[in-house]
Amino acid sequence: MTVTETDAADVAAEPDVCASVEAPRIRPGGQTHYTISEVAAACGLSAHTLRWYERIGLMPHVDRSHTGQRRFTDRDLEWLGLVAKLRLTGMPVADMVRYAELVREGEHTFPDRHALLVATREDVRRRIAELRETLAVLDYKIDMYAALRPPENTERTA
Amino acid sequence: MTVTETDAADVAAEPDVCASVEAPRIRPGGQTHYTISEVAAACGLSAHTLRWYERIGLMPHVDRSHTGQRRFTDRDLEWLGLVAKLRLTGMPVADMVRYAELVREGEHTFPDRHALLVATREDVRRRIAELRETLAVLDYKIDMYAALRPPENTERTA
DNA sequence: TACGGACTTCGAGCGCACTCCAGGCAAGCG
DNA sequence: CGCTTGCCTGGAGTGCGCTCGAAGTCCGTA
Repeated sequence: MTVTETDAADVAAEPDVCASVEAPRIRPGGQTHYTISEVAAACGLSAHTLRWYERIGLMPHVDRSHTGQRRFTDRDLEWLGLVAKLRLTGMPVADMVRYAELVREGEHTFPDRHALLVATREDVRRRIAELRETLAVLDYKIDMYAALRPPENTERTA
Repeated sequence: MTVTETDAADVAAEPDVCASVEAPRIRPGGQTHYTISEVAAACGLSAHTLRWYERIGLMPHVDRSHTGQRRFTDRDLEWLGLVAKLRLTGMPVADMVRYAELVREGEHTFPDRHALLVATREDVRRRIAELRETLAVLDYKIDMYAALRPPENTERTA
């Protein structure tokens, strides 16, 4: 139980899982801090959005150079990878901020985080099921239109 | 080729496919027109939203009672079923309006409609793939949190 | 005939997730 | 030294998809 809050954050950021998801380590040469524009290019978000994410508490605290410029770490990139994934599931930004708060609060929020992730997973599963239904409808309609217009297909296949 | 524009719209609305998707025929007694609040209750949209859909051209023209009140048909319900499905794939309303316009323009837009549906299907497939990736990440993280907190699981399973 | 409730139109307002702008600072270069 | 480039901040603006309100009409029941 010598785990500090920082360690807890480490665990939550999960270097390994995110490493397999979003490529960190933009600079292979041991350099592990990046400017905002490098990060923007790497993760597909605008610099504006990255600053905004920090302002609303979605970034777990980015450190600065001696002149006040943001210096993102590999861990930040990993976190952004997770955020990007969750975003495109339709998860509201407010919910992700909530998760980020739990991470900042430390190790005692593990159960809450676990519960939040489980709920999110259920959401994702539901969405996948919905999309599959929609896919079935689209397939049906596409077949119908194809069947209605065979003249275009009259170029014989051999 | 005696198909009129109305017939083309029929084809586009596809009674059969939508019948299998969204239950039409709220009133089984041969009555096939519904007030706005009946439709709202049936499809989960608000009456406001239904009027707004009509205003922006997303509804294929709803007919009215002698006093000017909307009278939705089973075909309208079927169309709304499709719209609902497409909406929750993230398809922008503007794109669905485009599709509705193609339907109104008649039979000669069959190829365009076909193409639009095919493109949409690709979109849906991509989204499903994304969601599956996200699911994998969530599974991984959930397992991690579960492994980190075995004390809670110590209630032996037998 | 009076009343409550559901409907009509048009237009304004809202919440979300960015997106952009103005004004300013710091570093690098010819 | 001046110029350019990249970053900083705070706050205003944008686009989308609804959502609501006001003011009026119509319908059914007592």
